[in-house]
Parts: sequence; structure tokens; C-alpha cells
Amino acid sequence: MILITNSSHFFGNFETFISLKMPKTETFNRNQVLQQATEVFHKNGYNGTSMQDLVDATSLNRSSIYNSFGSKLNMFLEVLSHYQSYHNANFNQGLANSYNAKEAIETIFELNLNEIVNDNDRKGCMIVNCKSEMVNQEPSIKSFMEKNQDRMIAMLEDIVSKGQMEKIFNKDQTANQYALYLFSSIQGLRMTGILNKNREDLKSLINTVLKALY
Amino acid sequence: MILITNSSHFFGNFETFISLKMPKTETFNRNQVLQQATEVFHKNGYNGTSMQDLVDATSLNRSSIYNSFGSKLNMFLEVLSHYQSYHNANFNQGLANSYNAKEAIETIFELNLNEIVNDNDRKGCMIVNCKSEMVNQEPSIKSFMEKNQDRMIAMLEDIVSKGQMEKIFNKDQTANQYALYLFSSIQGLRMTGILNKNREDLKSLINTVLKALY
DNA sequence: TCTATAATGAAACGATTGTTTCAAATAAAA
DNA sequence: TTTTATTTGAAACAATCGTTTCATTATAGA
Repeated sequence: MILITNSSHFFGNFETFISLKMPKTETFNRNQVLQQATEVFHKNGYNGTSMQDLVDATSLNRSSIYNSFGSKLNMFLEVLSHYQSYHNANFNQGLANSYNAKEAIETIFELNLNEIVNDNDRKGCMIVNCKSEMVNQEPSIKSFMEKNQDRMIAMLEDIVSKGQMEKIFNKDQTANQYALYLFSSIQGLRMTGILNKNREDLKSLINTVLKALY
Repeated sequence: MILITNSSHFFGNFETFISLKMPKTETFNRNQVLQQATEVFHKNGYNGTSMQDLVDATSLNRSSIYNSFGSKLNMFLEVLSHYQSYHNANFNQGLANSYNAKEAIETIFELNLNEIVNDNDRKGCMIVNCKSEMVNQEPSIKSFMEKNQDRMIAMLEDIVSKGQMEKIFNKDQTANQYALYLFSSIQGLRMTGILNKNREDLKSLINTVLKALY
């Protein structure tokens, strides 16, 4: 690791410009702390979570949190990315085991269905919740959500496109149009699943959604 | 108005039991205040709105708010009902002008589409937002949302049922199953509409949703 | 071992949170 | 006009908010 300690020494002694002395390092596991913070933010939302909640959940000192994450908002943004990459990993694993486009789409909906049924606290999807809570308040969150939406739709469009080439899916609409439809349907499913966790109801709902493609 | 002023006088002087003396009455327009509070809550969410915000928005004194609404949560519950009945009125007017079930469903989606396109602040639907923010935190909100969901699904089921009898809609699924599908699709549309307000995109999305019924 | 540097613990910061208090103002009924 | 019940205005409440401060502790490299 190379640290620039004092830029005024740029033309001076090279030893003072680049310091190789290393101080005390973080003692906590950053991923574990992020996971603990994620659970609190997921349960209470951003505005419903206090710094004290985060101190309690992570067992870190306030100063350590600020030293390592900067601010509540900054920590939340890291939490969002953490949550997102965890889900992406799940998705990608599910998609890797799919034989064709139809199975891939079904896998995506099934993963969401399982999350809903196992969500005993009725917290819903943290990304959907955050979108509804903060897009109109915080530009950095809006930007995150725009990127999330673009990535999701691109992924769905890719799958639909393949399905259409394989003639498994119809071409009544373009792959991009179907991708937006599926993206919207997933968000609807997550919202519906907050109060209705009946697996059969939701399976039938997913079934109806997917019929549009066949 | 009849006020029981002192129950210990129940068997005493009848005049002191029932008082007909009327005091100073509220000087503000309750509906107007509710509307002003609705705008703040809609914009910031429940946890993002402070009592000071409500004082500023309504121009009422804090004590008047507490005297008339009891608490922040209680005022919010009244705001939710206010918002809901405003939307119901819109819906019912739209439905009254519909000639058949197909038009009725299309009207519902069109009203939502117009709200999305006109929502310059990207606030989304307040009921959807509140569901995602508070169902897992506040039992009274959970109860409100359950009733809201039941009422919405009953209304949709009624329309679908008529459409199926008129043979405009298919019977691939029951009216109740289609109602849940439509309810979910509306929530998805509202979530999608927060970031995507392109009318053509959303029209095509609605089109795909409704195809399931035909 | 010594030195430089960052993480940590404890306390405090001013501002804001939701709510309460109470005297003053007010209006309907007597 | 007097009485009575309630709203209103202003101030204050304890508690909590997100954040900062700083002395102390700990560690990697010289």
C-alpha cells in the first residue's frame, strides 16, 4: 500500500513523499459488519434506522463506523451494493443451471418466490423498498436505482432474446418490451408478496405473468 | 352534540349529566389540512416526515395538531384514508363511464398511467410506498393494507368475473386468480413508473399485462 | 525497539425528534 | 352577559438524531 502523506514534499525527500509505514488495521470483518447493517436497514428502512441501531447491530463504536464508512448514507450505499451483489450471485448461479431461456426466466421468478415465502418479517425486497423510499430524495440513490434497472432489464432482454431465437418465446413484442414487462412483474410480485405469502397463489400469479411470453 | 361531563352525576342533576354548552370549535378546514399533510407524507414518507414539517405545511400550531389528530401516526392513518378515498372516487368515476369489463380494466390502468406521467417528483403511489415502509413495523398500517388489498382484489375480481361472463375475458384462470395478477401488475407498474415515465413504454407494458385476459 | 499512522473507546456536540404543558383566547349555550 | 368547554399559541420537555472530537491503543515498517 502506498500513501501520499504530504504533497508539499513532492519535490523534496522522496522518503517523506511515499510512506511505507503501516498503522493499525481494521479489526472487524467488513463483510460481516455489512451483513449486520444490511439486516437492520432491510428491516427498518433508511429513515427508520438510527446510528444507534447500527452501533448495536454491528457492535462497532460510532467512531469506527464513521472512520470506515464516512456517514450513514455512505454506509447505506455500501449496504445496497452488498445486498445487490449477494442477489446477483444467487441469480447467476440459478441461471447457470438453466438449460434454456424458459427455465432461466422461471428460475428468476422461483428465486423471488422463495425469498418471499421465507421472509417471515414481511420486509419485502430491500431494493424495491429503497426505491420507493429514497429515489425522490437522494440523487445517489436515484443513480443507483437507474443502474440497477438498466442492468436488470439488460439481463432480462438478453434471456428473452435468446428465447425468441429458440422460438420458445413469441415475438408479439420486442425482447426489450418483454424485459420491461418482466422487470415490472417482479417488482409487483415483491410488493404483493409482502402481505400474501401463499405459495400457490403466487405460483399461479407467476404462471399468468409468464404466459405472455409463450 | 351530547357530552357526558361527569359520570358521577349520572343519578344526580340531569342538567349536569348532559351538557349542551358548546365551546370554541376548530377554525381550520380539516380536509384542507389533511390535503396539505398528505402532500408532505407522500413526498417524504412517514419516517422522513417530522412534526415540524407538518406544522409548516398546515400552518397549524403543534397543539392544534395533537388536539385534533392525537399523534403523528394517527394523523398519518387519517391521511392514508384521505388519499385512498380520493383515489377511489377517481376510480369509481372512471368505472362508471366504462361500457364493459374490458374498458373498466383499461380505465384503471390508464388512470394509474396518468398519475405516473404527471408525478413530476417521482414520489410513486403513497399506498404502495407506505406498504413497503411500514407493514412490518406498525400493526395498524398492516391492517389498513390488508383491507386495501382485499377491497382492491374484490373490485378487480368483480370486473373480471363480468368480463368472463360476457366472454370478453378467457377462463384460463379464475376471476380471483386474475384479480391477484392485476393487483400485482398495478403495483409493479407504480414501482416501474417511479423511474420510467415514458408513456409509450408503459402503454406497451400495460398492453402485455392485459393480453393475459383476452 | 522505535516511530509513524490509523483504528478505537468514551464523551460530547448542537440540532431535531415526537409530545406535553398551561395560560390565554374564543365561541356556543344558559 | 355569564358560564363552560375547547381550541390555540408559545414554550418547554426528555429523548434521540447524525456527527465530531480527542486522548488512547495498537500495529506495520524503519
